[in-house]
Amino acid sequence: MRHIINLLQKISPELIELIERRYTILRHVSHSQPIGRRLLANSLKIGERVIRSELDFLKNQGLLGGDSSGVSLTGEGEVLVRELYEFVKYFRGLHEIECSLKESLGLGRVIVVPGDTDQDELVKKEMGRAAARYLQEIMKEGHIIAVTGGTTVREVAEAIPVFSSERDILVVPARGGLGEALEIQANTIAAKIAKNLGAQYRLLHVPDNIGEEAMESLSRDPRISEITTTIKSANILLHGIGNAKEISGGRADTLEETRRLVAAGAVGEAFGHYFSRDGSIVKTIHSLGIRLTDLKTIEQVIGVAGGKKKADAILAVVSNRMETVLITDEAAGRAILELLGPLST
Amino acid sequence: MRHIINLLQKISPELIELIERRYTILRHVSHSQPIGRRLLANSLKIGERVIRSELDFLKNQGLLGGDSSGVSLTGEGEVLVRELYEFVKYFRGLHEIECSLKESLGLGRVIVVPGDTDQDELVKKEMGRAAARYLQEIMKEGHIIAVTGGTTVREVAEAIPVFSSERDILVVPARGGLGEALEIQANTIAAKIAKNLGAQYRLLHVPDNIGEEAMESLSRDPRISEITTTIKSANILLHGIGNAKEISGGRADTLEETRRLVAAGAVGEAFGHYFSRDGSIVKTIHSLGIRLTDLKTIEQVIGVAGGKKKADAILAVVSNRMETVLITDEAAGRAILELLGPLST
DNA sequence: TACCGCGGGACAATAAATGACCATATTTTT
DNA sequence: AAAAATATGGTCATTTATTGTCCCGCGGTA
Repeated sequence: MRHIINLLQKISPELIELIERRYTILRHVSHSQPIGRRLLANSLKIGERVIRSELDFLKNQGLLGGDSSGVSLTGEGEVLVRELYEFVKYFRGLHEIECSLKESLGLGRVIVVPGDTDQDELVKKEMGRAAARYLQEIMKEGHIIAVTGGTTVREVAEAIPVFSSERDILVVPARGGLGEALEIQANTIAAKIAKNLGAQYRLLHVPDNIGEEAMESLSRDPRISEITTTIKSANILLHGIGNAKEISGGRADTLEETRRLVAAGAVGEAFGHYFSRDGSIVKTIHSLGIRLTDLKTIEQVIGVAGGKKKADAILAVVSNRMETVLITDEAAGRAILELLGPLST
Repeated sequence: MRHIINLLQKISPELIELIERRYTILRHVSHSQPIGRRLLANSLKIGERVIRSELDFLKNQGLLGGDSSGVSLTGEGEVLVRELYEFVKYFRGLHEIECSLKESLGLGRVIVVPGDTDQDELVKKEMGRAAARYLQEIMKEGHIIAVTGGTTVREVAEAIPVFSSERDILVVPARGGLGEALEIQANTIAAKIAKNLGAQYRLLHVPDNIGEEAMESLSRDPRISEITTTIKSANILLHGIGNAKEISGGRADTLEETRRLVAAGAVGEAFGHYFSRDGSIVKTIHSLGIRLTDLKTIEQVIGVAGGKKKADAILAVVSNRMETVLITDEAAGRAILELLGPLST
């Protein structure tokens, strides 16, 4: 594979630009279909006329079908996008990034999608797809899946194709936490995932950052203790990774709290734990659900996060090496390697 | 492989044209180096200016190097041409042709080079290369290689790279025959091959089409009988295939003879035997050396011939299924399949 | 209804590819 | 040693392809 690509690159470098351009278009269409050429041109920052010619071409090739509301992928186009993805991975050197990251972070697997989440929101969707695909790959009947909140994990939830019949799978939130907006709460996302998956779900209605005594009394509640036990016995943990600087929840008190944490060296956050750059824990938010020590018993820990800004956060969280899988984007991947560079060279 | 090509063809069909064009240029250069752009443009029938841009490009890519006497392949270019060859095979469907031919003719292997020997003399050189490469692949120490005459086999001889040290290999002419021009006589070619190979050679100075009694007496000569015995114990036979209509040797009597043979149904000739379309023998030229019945004991019989005109001749000769390998060109390959078509469908 | 985004047509401006020379150096042939 | 053939590089008008822009009418949706 690598070999063939090098060959092509040598004999006709202009080709790879062309393929990449067309791939970008196809991919964008696949995310926003149906869509028109103007909107496409704007978000891709390519001349409208260029898009137009390409669209005509892709239609001729039978990859795109157009109706009055815009162009969409045909079945053939859908297949092609998926297949082309592997190809583009090589062009962009994503494959190399994946390997380097896997190697230097000691992970079981790393998936890197092209682009930068900070610059193009579609990249987040792409990560979501990759994570969803991976999740479905490893998922088995009887599994319990614990998920956290966050916009990235939400994309994962939305990327899971609807499964019509039922499955013996249980989706639960990884931790309590009701502070955030409803749409990105762990509970909401767990329900969403369960719904698409055709699985069951249980929710945990517990606020985070509660006091020691409150936690104690809550955990004595039989219904709550039952669900927390279930959570702790999860087979798969799917979690996002937050940048410590940007976690505030909007409230003034947590903003102040965040500042203190950052001053204490926190750079990354995941499932209620703040990590410093070297991977050690700066603070654990008081709540119920999964704690760092529980990770050992979980078969698959999947971390999903992207964007250059989150590079150090990802590095901090993943340095604990409890993750088996990291799904990120090109920008973050490169940034992490750069952070790692001076050490590993 | 097939899969990747389809992918590329779908996403950017213009690519294959481009690659093919560049490949053609590289290949031509590799045959005629050093060569200038004008000559190149003429023989390739491409605009001079176009050649020029492509040449500039290929130089930039480090595939071509130019001095004042013209452009030549660099080491990298040479490697690339070879690798690209496999690629182009797929583009042109040569791979399919090879498989179909192999299947319908029941051969051990078929190698098809792109182009038409009748239209572009370089194609013959290309066949020569392919045959030379194959020959070197299967050749072992201690082998005896028997070769026939003809322009095509001469190209094979010339395509064999010079081997500096010596090898325990013996090259002999497959049959007697001094009628033809010196350069394409079996003896000359055997010597040439041996020289390039770093092998020994023995010659057989016997005219063809001799009378029964003359043959008898010649074969009683100890020196001649020794070499004929050697020839009959050859491990590899490399032979050309002639079109019955075009074999005349220039002399009036053989011309007349040829006419008679064609009238009798002969379409193809190989190592002194005339074959009719269904593969049966019309006539065997009286001479010493390999006869059809000897082929059974020869491990590898390699037939080399190309050009649309020879399609029926090749089919006739190869129909005996004594060949293990056929090396031909695209035009002949397609023509043969067409001849075969009505039968095999 | 008014609006937004859709495809498609049209066209000028711009960029790229091509064809057709010439000048001159070098190699090869005579 | 001269002559012929071939080589590269430069130039430039011409043709062809690409691109930017604007306009039009259509069909959903707010």
